[in-house]
Formats: sequence, structure tokens, C-alpha cells
Amino acid sequence: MDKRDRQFHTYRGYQKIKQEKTRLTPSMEDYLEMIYRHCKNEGYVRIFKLSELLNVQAPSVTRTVQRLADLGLVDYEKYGLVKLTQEGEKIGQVLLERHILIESFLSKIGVRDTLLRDTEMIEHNISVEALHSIECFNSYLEDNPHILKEFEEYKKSRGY
Amino acid sequence: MDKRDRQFHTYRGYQKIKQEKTRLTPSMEDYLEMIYRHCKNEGYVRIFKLSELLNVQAPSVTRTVQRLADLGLVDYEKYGLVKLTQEGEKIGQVLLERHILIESFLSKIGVRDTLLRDTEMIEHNISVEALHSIECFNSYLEDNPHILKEFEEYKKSRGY
DNA sequence: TTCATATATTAGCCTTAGGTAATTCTTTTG
DNA sequence: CAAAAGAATTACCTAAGGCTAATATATGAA
Repeated sequence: MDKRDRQFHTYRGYQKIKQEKTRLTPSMEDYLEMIYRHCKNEGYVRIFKLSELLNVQAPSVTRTVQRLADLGLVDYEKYGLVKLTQEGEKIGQVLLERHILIESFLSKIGVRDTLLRDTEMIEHNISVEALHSIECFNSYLEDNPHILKEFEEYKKSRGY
Repeated sequence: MDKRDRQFHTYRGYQKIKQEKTRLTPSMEDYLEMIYRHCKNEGYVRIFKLSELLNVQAPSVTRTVQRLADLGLVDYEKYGLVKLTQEGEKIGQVLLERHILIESFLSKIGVRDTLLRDTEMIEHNISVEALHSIECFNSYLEDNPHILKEFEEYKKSRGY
């Protein structure tokens, strides 16, 4: 455990600490996760497609993809196709699984309209420990469906 | 509801959207929340103290406090004391309550060592809707303590 | 009251990650 | 196969939020 996790830091402060370890910024994770999603089906993805999927402009994509290539996570040559390396694929899969896990958890406790956004904002920063807790709690809720049923009642009774 | 919440955006993308609305960046929220915590007891706080509490250097504090002053959230004059305005106090209180709510929730599902960091990373970005869900789920767990007891058993039985 | 120390500020640097405009490369089409 | 259209890149801008070094102000002790 990083002792710095116990001290207070700003939001940016924690992000810097995390980045020291993983080399990946939240944005890079976003790009990699999306590349993974798309490549799983198509085998490759183009800069323009990514810019649409991520709602950013093409030059931002070019730059980030080049950085991911520098890190050895994607294969990319100018004007070419974006493909994942083995390592990129491994990490992409982890990222997608994390996304799905958090999304499913938030969905269980009743988040609807902002599900995508909330998942997105949580996933990049959550600790492995918290992810574990969520995973475990998720399984527990799945194995005991009556709890969520009761919770729905409870919600209604409180006028939510 | 912002329709953009339904489309995929990068992490930064969502932050920008949020910032359009609240005027506050995650870092500014950190500073304001800490100012609130400290002023609640002491009535004021100094730049140097804040830099210690937030683990950043003094010049970063000066700049951010000046921005908060521009927004009318703190009273501050060069070399003086930092105090909250009425509005700053109102927002600070909301921020601290949000922090406590998320912390208590994460703690319930078993986050320990990384509690502070995880709370910090989640609080600035979570939607009002998700916060509501968490609040409600929190109350439900508090009103039904047997659930968390069972969950502890479940955890052990799965070797966590 | 002057000087040393502690605290704040200013100026300026860095990085990330967004953006635009202009340019270059690729592909498609007449 | 040349020209137009589409896609990608480059160069450059912006803002936030860290940082350091240098300067300025305040304060407490001799």
C-alpha cells in the first residue's frame, strides 16, 4: 500500500501518484479502452472512427495514439490502422472489465440516466482495493437477489 | 438531464461539461472543501496551512485561493487570512457532506486502506443522480444492519 | 527599531489534453 | 490517371494545476 494514500492530496495529487505507477493517464485509458472495444470486433480501428467514438477531434486522437504506440500498447504507423499489441490487448481487456464491473454495480444501486458518465468518471481513479470490494459486493447482491428487490421497495417507500 | 451524459466522452470531456455548469474544477473543490473543514473550527485559515493540509506548494494555494475569491467564495486579501463568504460556506458544506456520504458508503462495502483516496477521486465527478442512489442505498444498509453482517460472512467464505 | 525568520506572492516553467487552421497524404471517382 | 474528397498530420493556441526560484511582506526577538 502506498502510504501517500493515507494522506490528503488534491485530486490532481492522487492522479500524479497513480500515474507514476501505471504510466497511463485517465485519457489514455479512455482511448485504450475504446480501441479495445472496437478492435475486438473489427481487428483494427482508424483515427477518424476513434475521434467519433470518443467525441474529440482527430488531432487529439493522433497524438494520444502515438503515445500509446510509444508505450508499446498499440501498433501504429502514420496514416495507417490502429491495432493492439499483445500487451495493449491485455490491458484493454482489464480496462473494459473494470468498466463493466463498475457500471453493473452502479446500475444495481439505481443509477440510470448518468450511468455512462458516472462509470467513466469513477473507473480511472478507483483503487484496486475498492474495485475488489465492489466486485465482492456485486457478487453478493447477485447471489442474494432478494436484497435488491427489498431495496426497490425501500426506495419507493421513501419516495425516490 | 444533459443529453451529453448519454454519449461517450473521455474523462476530460465529461469534466469540461461539468465545469461549464458549476464553475468549479475538481481542484478548486478540494481547496474549498479543505478551507471549509478548517474554518469550521478556527474561523479562518492561512495559505501555508492549506499548503500543508493539501500537500501542495504555497504558490499553488495562492493562485487557487485568488480564483476562489474571484468567484466570490472566499474573502481574501494579499498576505491576509482566508475566510469563507456565505456562498462559499454553503458550497463547502455541500462538498463536505458529499465527501462524508461517499466515504461512509465505501467503508460499508469494505474499502479500508485506500478509503481517503477513493473517496477523493470519486467525489468530484459523481452525478447528483448517483449521489442520490448512494445516499438511498446507504440509508437502506443502515436500516437493515443484518445485510452488512451477512456480507461480511460472505466475504470471508470467499476468502477475501 | 532593526534584523532574522517565517510566510506569501510573482514570474515563469512543465505537462496534459483539449481545440483550430493549414497542410499533406490516400483513396475514390470521373 | 488526374482531380476531388476524405482522412491524418503538423503547428500552434488555450487552460488548469502542479513546480521552483526570486522577491516581497509580516512578525517576533534582541
